[in-house]
Amino acid sequence: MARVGLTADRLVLAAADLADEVGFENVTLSALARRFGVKDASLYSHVRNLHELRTRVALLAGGEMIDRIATAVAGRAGKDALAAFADAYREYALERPGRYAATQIRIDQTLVAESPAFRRTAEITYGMLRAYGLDEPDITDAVRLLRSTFHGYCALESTDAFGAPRDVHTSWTRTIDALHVLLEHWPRSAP
Amino acid sequence: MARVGLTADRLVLAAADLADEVGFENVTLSALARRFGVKDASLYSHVRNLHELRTRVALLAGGEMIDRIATAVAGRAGKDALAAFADAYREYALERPGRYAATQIRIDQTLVAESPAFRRTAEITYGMLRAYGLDEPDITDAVRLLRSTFHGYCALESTDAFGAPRDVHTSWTRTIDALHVLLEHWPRSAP
DNA sequence: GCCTTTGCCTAAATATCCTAGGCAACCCGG
DNA sequence: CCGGGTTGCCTAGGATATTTAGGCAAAGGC
Repeated sequence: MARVGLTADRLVLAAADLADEVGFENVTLSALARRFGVKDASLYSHVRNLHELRTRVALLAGGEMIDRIATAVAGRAGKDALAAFADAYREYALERPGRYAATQIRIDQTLVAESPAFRRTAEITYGMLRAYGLDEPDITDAVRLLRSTFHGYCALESTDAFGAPRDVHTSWTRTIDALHVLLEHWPRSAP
Repeated sequence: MARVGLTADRLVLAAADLADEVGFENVTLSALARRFGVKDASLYSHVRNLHELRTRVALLAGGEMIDRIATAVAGRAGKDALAAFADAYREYALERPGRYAATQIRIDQTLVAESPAFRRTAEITYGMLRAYGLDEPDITDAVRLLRSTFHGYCALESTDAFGAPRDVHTSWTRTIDALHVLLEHWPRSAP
């Protein structure tokens, strides 16, 4: 019985690739085992269950995504930074649909808090908005708006939810322009 | 063998209720059959398969949602209309999480195009933005931004993705304020 | 009251998740 | 180099879910 050399990390990576190919919700332990040429049960030595596998894919994707975003934003500020952030975000979502879908699942908040990727995301986003002159609590509200818009746009675009003939990339560029204007005119909360 | 009186519509309604209780992804034909006290196979006379059931739940939810929004927006304009739209949207999403999750699945575009609910949604949204003085192609871009933000916010909120201690409802109100400002300062595309 | 329709059934094939227990390949100390 | 522990992958098997095929009986129209 030759050993294939499974490890948890290889499984998670393969699961992420599989997700990009067939959709995150179609990632099954059976399909993953098939891909490695082993039996389903063999995977349970490396991963507790399907839920843990999905969670780990989500954390992997979150890390990859913030790496790309950090690289894109590095050395920029203002609208440049905003556009770089947004484009890196959207490109990852469109390029790796299965991984991106993974980032949308509900994850145990303690796991999220422990994840360096999520802390880094927060730092980068807050830093970007501080450059727009925002402070608490406005900054948190603005972060939530940006996240919502980016996430919503990519989720809708990747499920073909935009019906109108207008080019989707153009709308995205205009959306970033609009968000930039918005951040400059942000209505401050009453002191 | 007493008949329970199943129909496709009753199944879809029950599936939607089930989704709100246990989550959309946990809606199974078995669970639905159990709820009616019949065997799984009996459902196949009314619904082709699980996929069709899910699609019909999505269309049901889309219709219910736009009804609420239409009622809320009726007779309002400007920021009033925007806030009414947004609040109706979010309240539906939070009140009926399973149904709302259903609206996020990928649906055959021909089905969507045929659905009166989606046409009505488009009419209401475009009407609301025309009141802000927007025209094509800006209006389509703005519609996409609004949809994205509403959808993204509710999707993130309903999966507990907002970690910061800041109150989620307050952020929502501020987000609407910000979007109102944005629509008033919308950067027109070059003619 | 018959007869068509159809609602719900049983039976069975396939797929997935997961547990329990076993053997053999690997890795290391002697 | 070899004996022993670790562990990678196995078989076997239970539980649940999707789906098809074919059958009986209840409802409803004539």
